[in-house]
Parts: sequence; structure tokens; C-alpha cells
Amino acid sequence: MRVMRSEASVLHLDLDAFFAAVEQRDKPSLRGKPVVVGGTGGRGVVSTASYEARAFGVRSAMSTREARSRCPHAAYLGGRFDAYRAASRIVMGILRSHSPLVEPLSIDEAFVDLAHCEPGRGPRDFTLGGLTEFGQALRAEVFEATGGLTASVGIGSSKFIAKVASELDKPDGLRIVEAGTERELLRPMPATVIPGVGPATSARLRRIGVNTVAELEAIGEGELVRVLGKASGSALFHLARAEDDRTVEPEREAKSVSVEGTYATDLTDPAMMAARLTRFAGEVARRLRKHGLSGRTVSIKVRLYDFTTLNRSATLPAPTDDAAVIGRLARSLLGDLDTTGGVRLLGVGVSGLADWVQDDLFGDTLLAAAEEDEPPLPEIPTDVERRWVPGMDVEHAEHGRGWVWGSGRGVVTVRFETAETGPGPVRSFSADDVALSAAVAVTAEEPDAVTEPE
DNA sequence: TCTGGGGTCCTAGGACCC
DNA sequence: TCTGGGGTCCTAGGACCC
Repeated sequence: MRVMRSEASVLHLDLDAFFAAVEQRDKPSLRGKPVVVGGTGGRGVVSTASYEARAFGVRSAMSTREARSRCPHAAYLGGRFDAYRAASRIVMGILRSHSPLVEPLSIDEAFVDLAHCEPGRGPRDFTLGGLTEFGQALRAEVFEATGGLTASVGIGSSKFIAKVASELDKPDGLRIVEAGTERELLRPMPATVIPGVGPATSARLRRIGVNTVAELEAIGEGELVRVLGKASGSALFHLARAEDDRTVEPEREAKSVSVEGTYATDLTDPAMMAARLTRFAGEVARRLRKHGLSGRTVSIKVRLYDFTTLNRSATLPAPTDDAAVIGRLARSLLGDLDTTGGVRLLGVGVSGLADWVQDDLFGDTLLAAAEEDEPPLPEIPTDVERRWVPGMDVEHAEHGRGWVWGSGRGVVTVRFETAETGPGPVRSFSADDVALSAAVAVTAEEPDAVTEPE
């Protein structure tokens, strides 16, 4: 039985062009200019484009190569995740000061249940007027506390409607969808507004003549289940009618932890692949331990030279957070695959998580025996080009704080400015100049919180 | 030099047990 | 010996989201 809300009491907040907006905040010379945050190497893709860059057709998930050809004069930055996490934490804190029921969806998005607000911290009532007043005050609070980041807010009678609403007046907008008007809002929209309808599903829907939500509404549940499968067919049938009783869940536990990396040139040496997996296993173990987790299933991901992607996994009798155990299993899974054509991506993950750690009764001895007959792994070469990533914060002994504008051929160019200074001057240095160093993060906070980017 | 990195959820098939 | 269900666990792949 679905119990629908009779009032617009779910809020969705989405920070506008989040990564790019943080860069423009902290780099005054980039305000009002096209900014693209993402991978800057040859195989990089765009995480976020500022609205100025979007005007040139730059989009999230586009290859950076393509973005550069569309907008050559944009600033291409590698991203400063500590700064994004710090801003995210401020925003989530504001939301939690209003309601105990806040569900972060990602670093820059959250749902808030307005029906269970702290006394005096919610909307005065659930009329259009009360919700407008609340939504604008919340947006102003976010703007003030983050040093000028704008958020788009949507309010509706369900998660689905609130999320659709927040898209409607983006950026820097507020939209309230009054209870009772949901279906007429959705009908003319493309079916892809429904979460879960991506390229593959929309292609299947087109094949049965469905492009819009209105057309989707005309299809029976049985047929949708036949075409799309049990879960998504049934979900789609209801969402097309704006039927969504999913609750705001403030505490969702992690189900897996993983690390992966794409290489500028394909790896062909199996020993080097093993060395990379070993490093990733160490990183996964570190993150498991930091969160007090351990897991039973170890997985590897291998993307071959031709982009075919393989996953292999093995399940242990008891959960582990041990880098050596994870690494050994990962290497043995890789050993069963044919990688002779070359590998562009490797990854290691652990799932089947438990929030406790097994006392290691036998593992150490078994492992010690197993490791003895394994050959030593090669050194992973350090990439000198990666030392000065565009956009990173630096400090110069004489000129103070700035950010890397670009680097290459042994030279680093820095612009000396911060959020407070206004546009600053540019100077170049030798890449090994001892006066120049990576700047410590402004906020001394723990790295990697929940999930990452976009 | 087309195509990142972190996740979640679903499906389908096989093993195994009752 | 053959036949059959249901349930759980595991693996692999794919779609999707930000």
C-alpha cells in the first residue's frame, strides 16, 4: 500500500555547477569565465563545467579532449576535493540544523524531509507562501555560509517531484510543485526525467512508441515489466503517475569501497599490473580501517585496451581489512585473465561489508607462507608531470598563496590570488624551485568523506 | 590517444541444500 | 532412477546516477 504525502514536504537541494563554482569562488580571476573541472590528462573527462563553459557546449562526462576543442579558452583544472568536501560539509550541516532527516545523495545534493523539522526551524506552513519563504531563506543561508555558492532548491510531495522541481529553475532557483499538480507537470516531459531511465531504457521505450511521460502513462504495468524487467518496469509504472512513497533515509550504510585508475598509456607488463593492484589494495584497506569496516568479497576491475570491462571477485570465509590479504587475492584474480593486449584501467574493491573486524586467528601464518614464493613487484614510476596539477593550491616563500595555472617543460606558472584578494598577478618558476610548495588545505579535515564527484 | 571515478541496484545462471 | 520445487549464496555483467 502506497501512502502518498498530501503536502509538498520533501526538499531537494542541488549546488549549482558545484566544483566549478568552488573554483570561481577561490580564484577571483576565473569569475565570470568558462571553467572546466575534471581529468586534465589525455584520457580525462569533464566532471563539472561552469555555466560560462556550458554555453560552448561543454558537458559533464564529455572527454576533456572534446571540451578543449569546443572551448579552448576555458580554464582546465584538476579539482581540489578537500575544498569541495569542506563546502559540502557546511551545506549538509545547514540542512541538518533544519531537519534530522537529511539524506545526502552525493557531495553536492541532498533530500530534506520538511515534515519533521526541528521546532521553529522548518517552514511556517506548507502553503506556497510558507514554502517559498523557507526555500529562499535556506538558499540565502547556503550562499552566506559558503562564501557565495548558489543552490537550486525544489520542493514537492515526494523525492521524485522535489528532484524534478530543483532542475526547473536551475541555476540559483527555487521551485515548488504544489500537491495535486504533479501529474500535469510530468506529462509533457521526456520519459528520461524519471530516475533510472537512461540511454538503454529510453531506447527500449522508444521502440514501443514511448517518448514522453504522458505516453508512458498509457502503457500497462504488465507490458512495462515484460519490456524492462520486474523491478524497473514496476517502478516506472508508478513513477509515471507521480506515485513515489520512498522515505528520506538519513543513514545509508556503505556497501562497498573501491579504488580504480585509468592509465595515460595502456599497461602491458603483468608485473606492473600486479604492483598497481597492490597499491590499490593498500588504499582500499586504509579506507576500510578508517571507517571501521571490513568485507568478505574482493573484486578487481580490468578495462582492456578495447574498452571491454571485466570484473572478477572472490569471497573469503570471514571479512578482512588487511591490505596484504586483499592484495594477494586481487593479484590472483588478475592472474586468471588474459591481459596480453594491454590494460587501460585497473581497480580493486571490497564489498559484503561488516562493521566489525574478524580477529585474525590463522590469516597471518597462511599469508606468510603464501607470500614467500611470490616474486618482488616492480617500482611504480612517479609521474613528474603530475606534481603540479592545474588548479592546485600552492604557497611561495616570497609571493604567498596562489594556484597552479599551468606547468610543463620544467616550468610552473602560478597566479597569486585567493578568495579574499581579488584577481592577482601571474609568475613562472622552475618546477623544482624550493620556494614553491603544495599548500596545506585551508580546513584541516579528514580526507575522503562519503562519496565523491559527479 | 574518443570514452573518469565513486558508487547503487538489478538480472541471470549455477551450485548446493532441503 | 528420474523428476521437481524453493531458497540461499555466489559470480558476472550491465544500467544508471552524480
